[in-house]
Amino acid sequence: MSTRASATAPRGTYHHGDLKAALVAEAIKLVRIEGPNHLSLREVAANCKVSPSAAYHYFPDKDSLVSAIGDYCFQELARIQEEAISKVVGNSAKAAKARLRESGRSYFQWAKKDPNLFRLMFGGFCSINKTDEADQDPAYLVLVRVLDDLLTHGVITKAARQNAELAAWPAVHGATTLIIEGHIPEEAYEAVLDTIEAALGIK
Amino acid sequence: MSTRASATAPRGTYHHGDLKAALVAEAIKLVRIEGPNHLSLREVAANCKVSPSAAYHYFPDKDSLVSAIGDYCFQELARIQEEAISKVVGNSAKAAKARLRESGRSYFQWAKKDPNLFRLMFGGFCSINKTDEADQDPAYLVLVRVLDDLLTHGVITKAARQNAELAAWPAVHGATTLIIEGHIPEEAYEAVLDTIEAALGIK
DNA sequence: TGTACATCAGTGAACGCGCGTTCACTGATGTAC
DNA sequence: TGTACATCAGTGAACGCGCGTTCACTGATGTAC
Repeated sequence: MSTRASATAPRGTYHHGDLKAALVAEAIKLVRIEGPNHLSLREVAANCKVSPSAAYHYFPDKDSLVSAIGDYCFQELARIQEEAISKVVGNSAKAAKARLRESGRSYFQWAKKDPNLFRLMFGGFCSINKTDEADQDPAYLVLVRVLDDLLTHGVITKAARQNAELAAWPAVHGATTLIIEGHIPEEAYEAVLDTIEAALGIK
Repeated sequence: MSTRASATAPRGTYHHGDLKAALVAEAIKLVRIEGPNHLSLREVAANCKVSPSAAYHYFPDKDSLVSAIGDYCFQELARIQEEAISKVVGNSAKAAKARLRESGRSYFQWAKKDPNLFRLMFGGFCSINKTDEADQDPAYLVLVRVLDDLLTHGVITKAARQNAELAAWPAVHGATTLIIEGHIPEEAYEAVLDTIEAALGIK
């Protein structure tokens, strides 16, 4: 019996293996449940069966752990969207249009599934990496590709392609936020996607 | 000299006068500066030259103080929008169109001026009053009026009026959030307003 | 194959702090007579 | 006009808590010879 006998499920080994990843995973789990405020480094460490100070081998402070959560979430959102889009196969105009729709739906579904992670991402909790122009939000790059695809298939005009990101992302993001925070009903989401298509001149 | 000599600017009277309003005002000031997290009831009370427990004569707990801030902000946003819209006078189609634009601009300007209040309003900090269908977000009612006005002047069709709120609010809200959180540049805002007009079929 | 040693991951106790909330209280106010 | 008293706004001390962070440390690991 170790000195940490109070731990409900002792780790077994002295070294953890991949504590950094475990800390991030636990932190995500806690944010998901309790919200971006109420995240406690001590609680994260405790859930990893590790002393609070152990975290400081991997993160200089709590904020950088939060940023790590944010980074992970942005990647995960992009992954989810990729997955949703890739399910719509086909090289047709119709398929391209469906992929736009699915990219919007998957954005909302991600947020609906884990509103607290969504709040962390966009609620001013983590400062985004402005390191490089190329170092873009990966979910944004997914959108760019979907829109390029629409142009390629002649679903939208060159002129509409111009500011297409600005027709899609804000509307999708805003509708998602407003629904999640209870300002508009979930049923309204498809209608918002309609307005995006209208803005892009898709009939 | 009172027993609260440590207070930098003693209140003078034992009774405050309108402590409830003062608490809300101080709380807003603190949120504005330090963000919706980091709001402390004790600090609010201290800034009002009052003991922490005094606040409990007006608010059952901290959360209800936060909700009071939220209520105030929603009203204030509506007031700001009213003001901006009323500056565009005239009973013409052109004026009606300009009022739509101004309602969008003033929404963003409000958020830009006080991003932390905006975050409090829409970041899941205060639960909104779902007491009644009629008890709507006042800023939303401003939008409804502006859109009705567009229909009256024949700027948009009856069909476009149908889901016009869903074409405007999510886009405006999303663009505002994304700019404030650093995901898209401020310069893009006018282009977003363009896409709303496009969605509504305004040329 | 066995040993000495450098490396470094994790410990645990302590720091100082500010928090929300409670409680029995007291000072000021205003009203009834 | 003056006094007794009910009302209630604000006090201040205390509660128990969990937090982020620091520090000198020790246990485990793996590598060089």
